[in-house]
Amino acid sequence: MADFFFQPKRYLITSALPYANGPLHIGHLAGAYLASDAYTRYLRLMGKEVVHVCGSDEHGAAITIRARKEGVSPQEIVDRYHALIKETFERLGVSFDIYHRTSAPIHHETSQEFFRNLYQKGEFVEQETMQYFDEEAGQFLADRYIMGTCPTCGNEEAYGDQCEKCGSTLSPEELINPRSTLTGSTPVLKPTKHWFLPLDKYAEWLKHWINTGELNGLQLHEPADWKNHVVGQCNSWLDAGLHPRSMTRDLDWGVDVPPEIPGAEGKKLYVWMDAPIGYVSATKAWAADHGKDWKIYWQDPETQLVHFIGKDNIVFHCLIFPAILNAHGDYVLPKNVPANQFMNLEGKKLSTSKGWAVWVHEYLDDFPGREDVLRYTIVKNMPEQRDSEFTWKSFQDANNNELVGNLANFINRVLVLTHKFYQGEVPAFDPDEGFTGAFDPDWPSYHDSEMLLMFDHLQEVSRALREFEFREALKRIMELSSMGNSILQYNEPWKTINDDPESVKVVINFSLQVVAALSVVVRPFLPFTSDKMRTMLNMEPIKESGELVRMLDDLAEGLPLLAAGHYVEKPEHLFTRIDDKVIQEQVDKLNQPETTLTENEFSGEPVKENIDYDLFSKMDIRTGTILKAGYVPKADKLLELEVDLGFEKRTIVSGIAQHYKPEEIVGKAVLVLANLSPRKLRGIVSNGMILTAEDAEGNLVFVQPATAVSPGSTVK
RNA sequence: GGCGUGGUAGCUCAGCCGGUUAGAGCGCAGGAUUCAUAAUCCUGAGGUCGGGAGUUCAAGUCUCCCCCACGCUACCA
Repeated sequence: MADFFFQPKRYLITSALPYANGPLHIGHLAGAYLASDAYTRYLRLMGKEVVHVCGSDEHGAAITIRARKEGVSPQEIVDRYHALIKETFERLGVSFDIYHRTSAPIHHETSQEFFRNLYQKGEFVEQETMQYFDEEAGQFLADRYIMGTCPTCGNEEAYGDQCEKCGSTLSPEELINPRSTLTGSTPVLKPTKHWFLPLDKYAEWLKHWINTGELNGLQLHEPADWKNHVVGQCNSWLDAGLHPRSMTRDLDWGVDVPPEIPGAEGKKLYVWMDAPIGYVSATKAWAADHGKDWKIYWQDPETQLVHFIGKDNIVFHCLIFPAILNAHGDYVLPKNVPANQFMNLEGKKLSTSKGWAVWVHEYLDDFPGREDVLRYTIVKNMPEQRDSEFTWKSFQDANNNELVGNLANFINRVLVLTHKFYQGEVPAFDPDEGFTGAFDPDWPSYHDSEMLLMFDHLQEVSRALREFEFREALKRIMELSSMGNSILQYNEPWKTINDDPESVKVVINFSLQVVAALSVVVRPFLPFTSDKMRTMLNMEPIKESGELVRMLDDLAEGLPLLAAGHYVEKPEHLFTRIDDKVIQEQVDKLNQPETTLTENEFSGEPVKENIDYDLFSKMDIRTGTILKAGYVPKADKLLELEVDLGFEKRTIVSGIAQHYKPEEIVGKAVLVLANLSPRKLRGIVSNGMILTAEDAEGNLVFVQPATAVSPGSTVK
């Protein structure tokens, strides 16, 4: 491990690009950004050369669909959220060297260069298919942008991928009288080409590289250093067999396929091709601003590349992006991808669409000056190996018991005593004077031996940070503070100051050394606190340029961190208690999600186009009673039902298995779309459809008649 | 359903290649203390290590089966 760490000449750290269609919530911080920030700050404190890049991911279908819904341009959407996200990171003290965006011209150029390179090398597999083209709009139409008459049921509003009425899965060419939803014109079939990355061809070296760290005979990383769930997830994909994946889409928002390539017209890069390349373009933009050569960060084997991501991105960062980088040929591969798992909130999954989240920008508004409290709580509960949980109660406890009671209190005690006894000057002491140390209170200790023990402890903090064990590092930092409290307690300088003033000098001097060490080592996690501590200690602010490695060197040589006679300021409270009322307000706020949303956030599903009564009258909806219910084998979401419609009994397969148990729905009244064309689901012919409504939590519930009606009654 | 990861004290988690009476923090109980933001320090209670079977002189740690959570994936008209 150590070998791999100390060899590289420089580090390139990337954090997952946030998707610019919503604000940041605490899950994002827990998944990637506080880990990457802590790691980057740590590397800087160790005097390493490091660049940390991030930026907004501004392409992809979700953004166009949202823009369409709100009636604004995609650019407006991404501008809004890019600005909000960037500002939120700054306010929280996440220290990217650059926060870029994928709509920037340099990103489009960079992505195109990648595509062009792979194209010219013949890496892509080209596949031509016939697709509908809107001549008025001048573009190929995604399946969803085509409507027409369903060949199965005659529904005139069927989409190119499926008919919402009868449920048939369609391809656009099957539609009768197809029309473009963009212009209403009749589209024509034209040949279109897409370029596939043949992942199947790369599977062998990817598997070898992931599991051994070797590529082309070179040892690139140590697989044992990768997290289990990361390697496991990769092998899961590899064992299932990789398939060629299209790197292009027929869309109107995104990076153009390089125009000189035949058939490029109207084609955009697949968002998962362009997004990781965003790391490269961000690095270029940073290098241009700082007079550096971006290439050494991506193309020199002595650069160590680390991707910080959440577990949902593992396959892209460990398989697809490395495949792209390797196919290009000039690029280094990631040394590690320390993906975190997910953080839940008060027992439930975070969800942007359900509004179940703590929005970071709102936190910063509600808790001014408490940036580090959120940082602390999230790192303390970081989902490093498994999913974890954020609760407001644990947030309050961490603040009141650990930050106030342990850390802030220790520092305050030491500085207060220094002023009380020595007018704020670090006391000189007799090195032969003993006192009670924290590590073994039964034996007298000495200043130099306690300093060495502290040195060992700090090295453990350093090791933990180096190995991405952020919770462990934070815990050990707090232990240091706790040991400081113990020493004060054991020696009781406020008592002994009169009859044994010499021992008090040692105790206070050592305690001040601990505070000085804390001001450095706390930095990766609590940067704002670090600044405040340095001010109180009357020390140079931390610039994150080798302070930690120098401090460790000094300690190894037996040098003090604060010289005798150095004046320290009078203390101020680093953290203050948070009362129940404030916490209760946040809990209440969670339970009224509408107040936490920005105005355009959730318009819900928009009302569909008007239809005639005629069309409605074609639907035959009947009341029914469920007679039998059972699970469908090999399907998690399906229940097979037998429903009494009065005139007959039907078999209906319904996707409600995660909302209802078979035994609890027998005998229930339901509404059934009775003339929906039969369709096979998992080998069972489903003859109709059960009508359900979705509640605020996303659960499906039956729609029923208000009072009992005999089965088979029509619904109008 | 397939694959992956995890399931250890009330809560959050450590426990590496199997080896003495299974650990920490928080919470709880009792005690000490007052320099400090009713903060601190000490002591204690509390666990059949998801369940079952097996390998072994010895298993939380290895093997098999099952259960649960989460992720990816299939199925959701």
